[in-house]
Amino acid sequence: MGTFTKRTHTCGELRASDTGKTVTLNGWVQVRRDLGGVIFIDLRDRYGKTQVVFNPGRNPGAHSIAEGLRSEYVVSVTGLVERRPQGTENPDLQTGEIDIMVERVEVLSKAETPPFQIEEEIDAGEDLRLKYRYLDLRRPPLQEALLMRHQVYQIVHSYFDSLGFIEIETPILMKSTPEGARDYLVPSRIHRGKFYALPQSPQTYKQILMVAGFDRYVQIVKCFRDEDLRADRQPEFTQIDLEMSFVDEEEIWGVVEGLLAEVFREVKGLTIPLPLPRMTYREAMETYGSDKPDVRFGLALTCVNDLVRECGFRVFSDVVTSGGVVAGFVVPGAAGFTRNQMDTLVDYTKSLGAGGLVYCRWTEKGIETAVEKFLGKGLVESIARRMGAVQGDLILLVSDTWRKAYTILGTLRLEMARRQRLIDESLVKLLWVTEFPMFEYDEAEKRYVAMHHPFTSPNPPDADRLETAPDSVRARAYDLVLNGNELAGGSIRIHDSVMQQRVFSLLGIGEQEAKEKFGFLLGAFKYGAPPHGGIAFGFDRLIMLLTGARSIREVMAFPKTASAISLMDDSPGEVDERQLRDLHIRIV
RNA sequence: GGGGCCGUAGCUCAAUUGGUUAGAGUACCAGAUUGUCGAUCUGGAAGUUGCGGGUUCGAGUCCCGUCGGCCUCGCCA
Repeated sequence: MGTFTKRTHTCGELRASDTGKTVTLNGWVQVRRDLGGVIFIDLRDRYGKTQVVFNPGRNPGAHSIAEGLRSEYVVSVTGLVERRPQGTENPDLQTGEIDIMVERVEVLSKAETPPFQIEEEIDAGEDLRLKYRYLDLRRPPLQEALLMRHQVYQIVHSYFDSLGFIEIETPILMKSTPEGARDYLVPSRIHRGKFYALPQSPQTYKQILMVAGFDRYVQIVKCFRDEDLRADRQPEFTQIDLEMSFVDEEEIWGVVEGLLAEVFREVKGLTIPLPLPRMTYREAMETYGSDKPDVRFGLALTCVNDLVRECGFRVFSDVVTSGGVVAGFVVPGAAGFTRNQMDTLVDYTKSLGAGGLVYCRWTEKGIETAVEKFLGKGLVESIARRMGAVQGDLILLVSDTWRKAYTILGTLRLEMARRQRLIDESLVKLLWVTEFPMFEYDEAEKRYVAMHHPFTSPNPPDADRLETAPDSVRARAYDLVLNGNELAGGSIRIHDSVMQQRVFSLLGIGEQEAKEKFGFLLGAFKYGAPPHGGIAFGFDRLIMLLTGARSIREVMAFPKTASAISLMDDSPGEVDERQLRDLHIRIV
C-alpha cells in the first residue's frame, strides 16, 4: 500500500528507437482486448496511448492479473519495449510501432464502469457529461482545449510582460455598482445588511491604478454577471483585462492587434494581416444589422427608403415618414423556397419582434410578391434592381424603426446564411467596430443608459451636445469582432471629474448617488488623473473560437448549465440556518 | 420573463391511429478465443418510459402541473 512503480515514460512518447528498453508506464486502461491467450491493453494518459501486451507464455502471473483489468482502472505496468511484429503496427497511434511486453503489473485503482465511454467522440448527453465532468475531462478534445487555453495564458503573460505591462490583482469582493449587469452579491457577516459584489469587471480598479501611475496594467481575471446564459456566456468567465495611460485608440488597438497576431501565429499557425479593418457602428448596423458583424459572407443589407417614401403601401411609406427604415437583403438562389418554408420564415421573423416580413421571389415567371398590388410592378422591379437581385433570388424586406429593422434583419441575415450554408468556417475575419453611441434610451426605465459603461469618454466634437442631444453623441468606444462574436470591448475613459459628473447626471445618477457609489473614483480624478483607456477580452470566447468549439463550456474545466447550475457539485446549494443567521439573512 | 426542441435499458435511440410480453445498437456480465487495435463468436442480465396528478376498459403515446437539459429573444454597461 502506498507505494507503486513510478513511470519512466508517458503513454505518448515511446517510439521504435526505444526498442529494448525496460520501461514503466502509469495510466488508465482505455480498453482490454482478450484473445484468450494474449491480452492487449491500451494504456492512456494525457500524452497519448500505448499498447501493452500480456503473454501467458512469457509471464503467466501478469497475464492472470490482466484478465481482471477493466476500463478506467489505473495501473502501473513495467516491461520491455518491443517492435511490433511486421504487419501489426498501428499507424493511427503515435506509439503504434511498439508494444510493451509486460513483466509486472500493479492495479493502482479500480474503477466502476463509467456512465459513458471515454473516447474522442461520444454522443452522451451534455448533462451527463457535466455531472461526470472528471470523466469527460479525460477525453482528448477537452484535454486539448484546456491545453490550448494554457498556451494562450502563457502567450498573454509573456507578450504583455515584454511590452512593460504590470500584472496586478484586483479585489473579488467589491462594491455593488448601479449600472450594467446584475451583480452577484456576497452578504457581509461583520456589517449587518451590507453586501459585497463580485466584479462584473475590474473596471474602476484598473482606472484607479492608472491614477496611481501604473501606466500599463494587465490581468487575466475572473468576472461575474448574474444574467441569463447562452452558448457563449457563463455566470463566471475570464477576461484579459488591460489599461494604459497617456494613449489614444491607436496605441491600444496596436497592442491588441499585436497580441492577436501572436496568439493566432503560435496556436493556429495563421498570419493575421494588420492593421485590422475598421468599421463604424453605424456602418455595421446598416450593412450587417449587427454591432458585431460576421463578414465571412455577404447578404449585405440595402435601405430602400427613398424608393418607397411615396409609395401606396402604408406599411412602408408610414415607416419612412416617421423616421424608420425599410431595408432588406437578397438571398441568392433562394427563389425556390416553398410557400410553406416562407410561412415558417415569416413566423420566425415575427418572433424576433417584426410586424411582418415582405418577400419577393424572382422566378422564371418574374418577380412574385404578395405586395405587388400595393407597390406596383415598376416599384417592385426598382427595389429588386437597387438590391442587386437577379432571377433565382429571394428578396427579404423588413420595415420598422431604425434600430429594430436593422437588428431583426441582422438576425435574419445570420439565420439565412446558416440555412444556405454560406459561412466558410475556415475563415478568420477580425475587425474593429468604432464610434458607438454614448447612450441608449431604456424604454423600461425611461432614461438613458451607457451603451458601453459610464466611464467612457464622449467623442470630443460631440461633447457639447451631451445635455442637448444625447442621442447624437458618439463614444470613444470600440469592439473587436471575430466572425460575428464580440471578442473584446473597450474605450478611452473619462479622466476628468467634471466630465464624469456630467455623464453621471445624464444617466440619472444624482450627485449624492454618484458620491456614494463612485466617490472614490471621482475623488481619485481630483488628484491628477492621466488620460487613459483600455480594453477587455472575453478569454473563454477567444479559446472557443480558436478551438472551434460550439460552446464556451467546452473550453472551461467546470462550467455551469444554462440555468447556472453546476451538475457535478450541485451548486448553488442550500446552507444551514447557522450560516444564514451569521449573515443576518432570512429566506422569504 | 417569452418562444422552440428534448427527457424510454448504464449510454445513444426506436416503438402505426392510445391496444398483447416496450425493442435495437453499444456498454456491461459469463463462456470461447495466442497479434488484436471499433477485435471476433456464443449466451446472459439489464426498464418506476424524468417526477406527480388526470382522462380512458387500456397511456411511453392524450391533458394539466412540475423537475432537468439544449438553443434562442429580452437581458448581458
